[in-house]
This record gives sequence, C-alpha cells and structure tokens, in this order.
Amino acid sequence: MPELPEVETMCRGIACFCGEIIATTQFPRYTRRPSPIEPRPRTMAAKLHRSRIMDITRLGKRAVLRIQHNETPVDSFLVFEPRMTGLLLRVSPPTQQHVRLAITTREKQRLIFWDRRGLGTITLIDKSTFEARFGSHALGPDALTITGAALHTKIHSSRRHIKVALLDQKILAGVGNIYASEILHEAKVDPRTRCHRLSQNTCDRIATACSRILHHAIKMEGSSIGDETYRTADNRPGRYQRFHKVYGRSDNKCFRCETKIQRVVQAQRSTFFCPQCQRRY
DNA sequence: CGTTCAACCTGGGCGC
DNA sequence: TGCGCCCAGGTTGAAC
Repeated sequence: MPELPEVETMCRGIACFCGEIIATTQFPRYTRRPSPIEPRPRTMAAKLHRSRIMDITRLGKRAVLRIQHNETPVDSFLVFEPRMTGLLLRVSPPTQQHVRLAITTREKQRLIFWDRRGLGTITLIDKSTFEARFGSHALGPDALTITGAALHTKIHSSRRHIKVALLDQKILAGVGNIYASEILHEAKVDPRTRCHRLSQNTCDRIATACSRILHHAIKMEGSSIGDETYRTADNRPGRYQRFHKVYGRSDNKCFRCETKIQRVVQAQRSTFFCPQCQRRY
C-alpha cells in the first residue's frame, strides 16, 4: 500500500513525536525480521527505553526515526517499512490484533505500528548499517526531486519496460504501483515502452509528471482504496483516489480522450493506461 | 541482463 | 451459509 505520498503523510502525522522520550515499548505479534541478523524485539526495546526521538524523515517508502540515548549519545535509526498494509498511527488502531509495535512517550503520546498482513518490517540499526542498507547505491534519488537528466542517465541503456523501471527503488525511490500508472498517464507515455527508446526530452516529461503527481497526492494525504486500507496517522482516509486517472479504472473512459482504459500485467503487477493518448516509443 | 515465480501474510470478494 | 479460489498498494531471492 503505502507509497511515497502515503509514507510522507504518515511522517508528517507523527512529527509531533519529535523531541519526546520513549517510556515504554511493546512488540505484540512482532513482524518477521528483514534478515536473521536484525535485532530482536527485546534488544530493540532495551535500546529504545529512555531514548529521545530526534527527528522523523521519509526515505523512499520508509519512515526513519533518528533515536538518541542520553548515556550513549550516538545516533541509531528506527526504520519502519510498511510494505502492503503497515500504518503509523497516533490514535487507536483498527484492531488490537495487528498491533506490531506500541510506543508510549514520557509525554503520554502513543505511537503505533499496525500491520494487518504483517509483511511490513521494523528495525533498529546504527549509522553504518543504515548507510550500507539505504545509501545511494541501494536507493535511487527521491522521486519528488528526480530530474529528467538523472532519470535518463539511469535508464537509457536498459531494455526494461518503463513502468517496471519506475518501480525499481534503485532507479528512483518512492514510486509504487498506483503512482507509476498515474505518472505515465500524465506524461503520455505507454508503460510498455522500453527504457532505451526514451529520449532525454521524454524523460524530462516523466520526471515533471512524477513530481506533479506526487506533490498533489501528498497535498491530498495519499490514496485510500477500500476499507482496510491506508489511513493517515490520525486514522482518516486520504483523498487522492478521487484524482486517479487510470489506476483501477479499466474499461472506463479516459478523461482526456474517452478511449477505454486498459489493464495489463507487467512483472506480475497490474498496470493501467490509455492505449490512445499514452504513446509507445 | 531481463523476466518469471514463489514466498512472506491476512482478509475481502466472488462464484458455485 | 460455507467453501475454495483469486486478488491486493511491496520486497527479495532463486531459477531460467
């Protein structure tokens, strides 16, 4: 579920935790660890206790809390990866059953990571591990600030479909399945176009569309489709789904040219596009 | 290099 | 009403 606009909205929604000190942590039904060497819940709880949340930032589709302990003033990073159904909440969760982490601060606020499917991850790592895992070699530039030139450089020799490349977090960080379709519709590019056929000019258009769509989606606090789906930190649905031009609209008319929107499958994921006004290069 | 598949999970919706 | 099947916003690693 959560892509860049949703994670950005979550981060803004929990910004009120900055500066607060962690009093209690509970990991009921903790999610599986990203890898066997990840810290266990007990280890994390011990490190988090009486630590201060220094700041909260988004890194691609992850929320990162920088943590500092009084007695060992070295940064560590609490990283949340919501994957499909993870949510960061500061109000009561939809069910108790899927609470993966509950933090109470000394100031009596509650921060909850809730994840119905349990595919999301929580990890607490030091600076060097953080950089090894999430440095620029592992993660492309943020999708909000990608330039056409940077995109062109990254993909010009690739034979992959552009839609599949946009989902690759090494190319650019933050775009997921919903926004990839929306961006290519805005840029008027067929999702099945192979990257090496895209000119610098067309890459400029994709980068511009990327920034416009994502900024608008952030303004609307992300996309919520259905009931058990993404919510803001205070448990409200986002509103950007009202602005979707292609995602989930197969067989409906394109708003731009009235042609029927098509659904195809690429890399085992649904892609929606207008076969008339999105050009194949 | 690129593509496909399975796996990690839960639960909603659908056809029968 | 119940059962089995398919589907879902993400990521990873193995196989071809």
